Amino acid sequence: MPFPETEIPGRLQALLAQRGIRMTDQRRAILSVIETANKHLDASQLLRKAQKLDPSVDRSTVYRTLGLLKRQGMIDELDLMHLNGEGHYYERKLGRDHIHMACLRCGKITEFVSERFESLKSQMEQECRFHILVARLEVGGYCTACRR
Amino acid sequence: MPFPETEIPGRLQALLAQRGIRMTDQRRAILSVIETANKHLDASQLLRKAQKLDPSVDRSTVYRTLGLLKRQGMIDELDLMHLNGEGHYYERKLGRDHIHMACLRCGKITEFVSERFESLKSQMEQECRFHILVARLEVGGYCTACRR
DNA sequence: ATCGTTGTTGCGACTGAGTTGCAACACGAA
DNA sequence: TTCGTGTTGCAACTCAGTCGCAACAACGAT
Repeated sequence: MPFPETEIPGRLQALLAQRGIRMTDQRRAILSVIETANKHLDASQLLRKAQKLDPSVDRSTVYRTLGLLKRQGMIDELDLMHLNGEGHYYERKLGRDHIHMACLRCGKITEFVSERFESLKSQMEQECRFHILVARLEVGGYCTACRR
Repeated sequence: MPFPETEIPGRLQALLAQRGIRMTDQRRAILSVIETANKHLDASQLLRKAQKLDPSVDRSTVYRTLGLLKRQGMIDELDLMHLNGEGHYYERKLGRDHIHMACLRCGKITEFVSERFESLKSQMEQECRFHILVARLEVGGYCTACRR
């Protein structure tokens, strides 16, 4: 189960409107790519796909929009254990946090949801009196198929 | 729960020797900086400190040595929520994994060790039949002093 | 429908992290 | 001391991400 909740198309756009954030053709293209993506995309993949919807989209607009969505807490930024270079990957933030497990041999990414993760986060909030806004747990190792 | 697990100076060097890895003055300088660091260092801070011990140390040697130590599982690479740019931070891997909590307002980094984290990792290994080599949990939010 | 304010964009130049090819060098086993 | 092989400094490079700026466009007010 890659994504725990089904995305309603146009949801990001509605959320931004609701917060009084201006909408443009370029943003619409980028949001639509993020909402319909079936895998984790990096900034350059996002740019290429968005340009198919609106050729005027520029690289800097992609970065600026990603920054906006991060600040709004609407997307999560991932490293995926730097399996392919130093860049970041992005995904729509939906429902509860999930863990990313990256196979260091075949590169497969597995997502995992656990009650224990939620429990760990509560413990941190209580014992450290820390207010959590983002929690990113990434794991590297060998998947079932790749371990010897 | 907590483990002092104090570092023995020269331990990294001994471990590398034990694995038949060649030692050089530059590596000695870099290892010594890592072992005596009292906070998380990034590559350029590491370079500056290493050059005080051996002025011949070059930037690329720092990166190559960090790569070596990562492959040997002797250090962990951290993002610390990208509080200061896109670079990475490094720390000696000791005892059990710990969580890094970064305050998005004051930048303070808090480390946290939890049995629940260990339990979560076991669950992933069992339920996903995944062999974990590295687990990185980073959290961003507001610390006690900064939350309103 | 038009206007004006103000936020957004494309462009191009820039920064900063990390990598690489190569010739010189030095570790450490024999 | 010798020698093979791994390591280094250097310089040039790649790649992700940022920024200043002038032109532009969203959208509420008129």
